[in-house]
Amino acid sequence: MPTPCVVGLEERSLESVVAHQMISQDHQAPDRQNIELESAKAEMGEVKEENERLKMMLDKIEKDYQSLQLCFFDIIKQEASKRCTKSAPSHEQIDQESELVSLCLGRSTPSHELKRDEKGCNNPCNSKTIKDLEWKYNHNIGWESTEQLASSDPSSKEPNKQIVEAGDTWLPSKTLKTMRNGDDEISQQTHVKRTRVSVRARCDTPTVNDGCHWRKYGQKISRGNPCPRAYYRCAVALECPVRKQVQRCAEDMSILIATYEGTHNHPLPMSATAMASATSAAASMLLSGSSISEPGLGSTTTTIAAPILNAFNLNLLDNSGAKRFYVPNSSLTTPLFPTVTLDLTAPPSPPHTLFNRSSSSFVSNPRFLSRSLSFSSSEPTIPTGWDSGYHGYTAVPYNKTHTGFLNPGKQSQHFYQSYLEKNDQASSQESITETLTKAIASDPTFRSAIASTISSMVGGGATHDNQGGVERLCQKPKWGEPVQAVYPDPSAQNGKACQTSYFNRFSLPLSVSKSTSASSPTIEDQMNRQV
DNA sequence: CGTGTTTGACCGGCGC
DNA sequence: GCGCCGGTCAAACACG
Repeated sequence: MPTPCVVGLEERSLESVVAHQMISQDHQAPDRQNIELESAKAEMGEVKEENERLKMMLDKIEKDYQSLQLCFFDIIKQEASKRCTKSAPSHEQIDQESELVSLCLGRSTPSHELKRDEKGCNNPCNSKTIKDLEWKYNHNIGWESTEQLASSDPSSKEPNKQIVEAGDTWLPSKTLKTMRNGDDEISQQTHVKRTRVSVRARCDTPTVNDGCHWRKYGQKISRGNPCPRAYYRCAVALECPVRKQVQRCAEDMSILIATYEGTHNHPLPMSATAMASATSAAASMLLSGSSISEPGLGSTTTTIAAPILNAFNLNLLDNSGAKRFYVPNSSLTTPLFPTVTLDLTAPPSPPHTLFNRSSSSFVSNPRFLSRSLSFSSSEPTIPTGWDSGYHGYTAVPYNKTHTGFLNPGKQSQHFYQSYLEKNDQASSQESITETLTKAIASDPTFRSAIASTISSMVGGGATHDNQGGVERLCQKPKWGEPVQAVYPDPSAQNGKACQTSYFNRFSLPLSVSKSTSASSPTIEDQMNRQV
């Protein structure tokens, strides 16, 4: 990994030294100049040392990332081994497990493929499966809600039909109808298993900029909500099946509810991967709920350690904390679709709450689990220094001695410092690490969520800078071209779109367009208030 | 002129 | 069977 910032630092320092010398030459005696030269040389030496340190840190970070990745694959292998040892699992078991495995670190891995992998070989721990997983992990840039995974019987004699119905392609209902003949069971399962991920964000703008490119295809005024619901489909790829519904919350007009459904069948813009990962993880948690729900506590509880969520700034709603009103009559909570809600509007949970429970109060229908994750927007637990890639790691020590160059801004510095302070005050790093370790070891869903998050951070951080991002924001993707750029949601009227604070949390290579930052003061205000 | 949005019509599911 | 409702389609329209 190149270290442009380090090189830049050196150049900048040299420039300043030379400039300083030129000024000095005009007014000062040769002795003085020699002294200046000496000090300049000394300074250069320091800078070089600093550069070396920075390079070493970068190397270390790289190695850490690689070892994390290796650990992740080890865990996957272990999971596969466990499955091997189970004798003659039922279809249900296979379905549930595939839901867990398919956490979909990203881009569409058609369910049937995974299931074929799993069933096709009696020995799922064979190298092909692992390699597939690794390949998918390495190439993933998207999300896959797991709705498809359990939908079809892999033993079906009509694989093509399966692909159509359980896979990525969203077919018009008419088409589906014609294809359903004689196979109602499968389609019904598909329908029932379709998972929706709903994201609530406080936002003044007409839509949420999640980094993806959407085309509006309809609008309806739904019952129980005076605000119209807008229907979008993914416009990044022609046949992408993903749909999005956007509607304001009836009870609080400042809250925008975006509901995602389906699976992207194409690479996603970098800026969309975080939301993809989050929704994927959320959907996975939802669907893997059978393994973690607690009986006797109402219909659903979630047992995911809050510190883990906090580490990624995913806070489960505490019962006493966040507001919960979930558009009761809305189809966003339709009984047919299990829905998981990511709440970006809620206040943060208490830092010491290890196991927050999401109450079942918002569960619209007991037939399905619904979970609410609060991507709390008011308390950063990850320094925004990550925004600019790796140098977030070095921002603090560097900024103490040098100002401005690598410093991404006072705001970030404040974030980082407050982050450190909070860590000091709230809980020891050790306990967090412990909890992290336990949760990672015990919850495969979380492993995947973490891995996907890391992949989106690392994958994005190195390739974007703020300026370049802004420039790319103005470019329009062309059909058929691979989408790599960050661009705002063009479907937003007047280019206004709400870049949710969630993205800042995840330190995406986030480039907020001018229109965004100018037109959506809400998020900016929130950020400022956090400082 | 190409692209995206708007909006009324249409369709299917569901409850009564 | 009927009506309601959510979701989708597609022609018309707007905009750059």
